[in-house]
Amino acid sequence: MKPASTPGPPHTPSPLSPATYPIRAVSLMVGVSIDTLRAWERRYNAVTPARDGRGRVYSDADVRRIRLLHDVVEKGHAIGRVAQLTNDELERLAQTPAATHGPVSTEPATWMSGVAAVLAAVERFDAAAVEHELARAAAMLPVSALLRDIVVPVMVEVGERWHDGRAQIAHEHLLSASVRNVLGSLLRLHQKTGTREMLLFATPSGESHEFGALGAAVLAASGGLGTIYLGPGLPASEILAVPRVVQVEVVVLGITNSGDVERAEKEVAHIAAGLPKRVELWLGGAGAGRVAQMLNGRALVVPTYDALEQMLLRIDARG
Amino acid sequence: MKPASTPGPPHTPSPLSPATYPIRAVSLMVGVSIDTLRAWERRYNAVTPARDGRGRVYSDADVRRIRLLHDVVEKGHAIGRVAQLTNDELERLAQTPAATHGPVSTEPATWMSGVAAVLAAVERFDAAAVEHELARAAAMLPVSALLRDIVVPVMVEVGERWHDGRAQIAHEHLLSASVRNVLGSLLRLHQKTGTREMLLFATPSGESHEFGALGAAVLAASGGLGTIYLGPGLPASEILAVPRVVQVEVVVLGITNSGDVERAEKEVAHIAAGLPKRVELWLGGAGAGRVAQMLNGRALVVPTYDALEQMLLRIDARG
DNA sequence: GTTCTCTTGTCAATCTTTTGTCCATGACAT
DNA sequence: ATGTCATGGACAAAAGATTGACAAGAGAAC
Repeated sequence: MKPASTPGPPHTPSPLSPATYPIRAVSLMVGVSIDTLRAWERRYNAVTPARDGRGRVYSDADVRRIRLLHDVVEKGHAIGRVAQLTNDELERLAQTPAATHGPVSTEPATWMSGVAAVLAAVERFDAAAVEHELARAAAMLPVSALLRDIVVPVMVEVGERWHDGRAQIAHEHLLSASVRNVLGSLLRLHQKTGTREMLLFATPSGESHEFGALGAAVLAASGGLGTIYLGPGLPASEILAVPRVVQVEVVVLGITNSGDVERAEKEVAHIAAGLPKRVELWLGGAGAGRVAQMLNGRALVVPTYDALEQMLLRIDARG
Repeated sequence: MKPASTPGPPHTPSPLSPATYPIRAVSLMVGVSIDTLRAWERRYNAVTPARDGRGRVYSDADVRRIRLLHDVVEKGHAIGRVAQLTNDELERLAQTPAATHGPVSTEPATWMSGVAAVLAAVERFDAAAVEHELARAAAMLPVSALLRDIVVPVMVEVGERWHDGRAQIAHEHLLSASVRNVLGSLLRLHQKTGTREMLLFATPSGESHEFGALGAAVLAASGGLGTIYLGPGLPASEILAVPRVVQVEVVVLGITNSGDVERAEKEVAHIAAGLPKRVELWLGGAGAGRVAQMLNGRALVVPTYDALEQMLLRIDARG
């Protein structure tokens, strides 16, 4: 027989045989182009792989070092400066948090594929694919998970990419349009007619991001609550007009830190003042805390979609 | 059935079924051209298949080794460098993770929790939770990972528990129903209309387990291929009727070792005989090897979902 | 800020070796 | 006859190495 699958008798099963890789394999593994690998070696002697007649032969240690170099370079260090450092020093640099990798990066591996699919579609401006991927996720996930695990991460990521210059405004617009479409149809899908507990969702004038409120409306609707979604940029007077006609339990406003912040603050204050006492006022979004503090306890802050879900349960139980 | 991750032969290979394949079948199964197979043998002695009067005769072990070589070459290794390595060494090279930009995305911890969650839900007969967990996993993972890492392990585990007396038939039925629901909606979700390459999926009469074929159909559909899923227990005549009406590239059948085995064998033989030559016949599942041997090379064996993915890529590229 | 310089990833030209594919021919079986 | 397979030769594409050059970016100097 051959060395196929037979338990080779006394032959070295190579528990310690150092695996080797040609340059192409290293490039694929680490994500550094072949040209760059050669340039790093030629110009800086960053790595010195062995040679065997056929070409470069990288050891596991070499690959490890290249991975380190790659990480460090990605964090902004110049290759010319770090090429001669020892592995330990590189390790240290690699572990140092360079940018704001704070909130999302702890557990992104879980839903990576769903998010990654949307991101890839956005990147190549494939609107149909973006909506398709979102719809796919929407069909499989409960609304809260859709918002928390897909929509929010994707929008945060695209926002960051735009901030870094890795994405254009067009990317963000494409994504926004798709998200609005999907959430809009979800809202229509869940919309109930004759319910008692009505919640009103909107974003005040001066505020440019409607997704927080829209997502919240979808979440409420999917929970069987009656929802009125008024969209973005509504003047305070308009918002105040609604509870005079319909029985409204809660007014939910989305507040970020972008747009015309002062205008938005004034609008919210106006709403808070004019709203009947028995109507609750909830604020969500990045700017909610700031504004709520201003209002002296008149408003509740909704920090996350999970929290919103809890609060909605309370309203639902009340009915 | 857990051949997905266990290359070792602790199962059923030795006593009865050292299946053999002509070079053409190997080429189609693995995705390496006939010329290349011969070149690998001639120039590097990468594999040494047996010979009979007609030509090369590849064993299952040979096919496994060729698969390994193919994987490794695709990862950037030169065939001339790896042709002489032992299977164990090839295995190691093949398993080195590819380019991982962020944190590793398919960490066991990720989907282990998914498996555990489904199992827990099954155990307490919580059908809604079972489907919910499966749907969650389906939204988070690519289809291949869903099948390989969630669906198959869960079904295997429940099957074993039933075998041990730790679970009842009801548990298995509950799980089966849920899996069928989820896979069914996934299939509908991915279903395409006007594609050229059509694949037909079914399980023959006498065969009781439809999940292999259903999962395969979902995998194909998720890859953008046109699929026709006919469900379980279809008589040969019915299956043969379809290619007369629609342009079908491949007929994929799921074959286990349970149910009315002899009946199933006869049905498959009937199908193999009546199928036009240009339509490929693929067999998957625990009984695929046994039946394929009977058919003398007319059918290709699909040992794992990963292999299926490779073979589907070939069909996709052909279009 | 603006401009200048250096850095650095990528590409091009060229050569050698490796490797996939094609071809011509012959054997064998249906 | 027709189709499949084996064999060995031949060829072209791919891949590796080396050297040189260029353009966009980063840093430094003004």
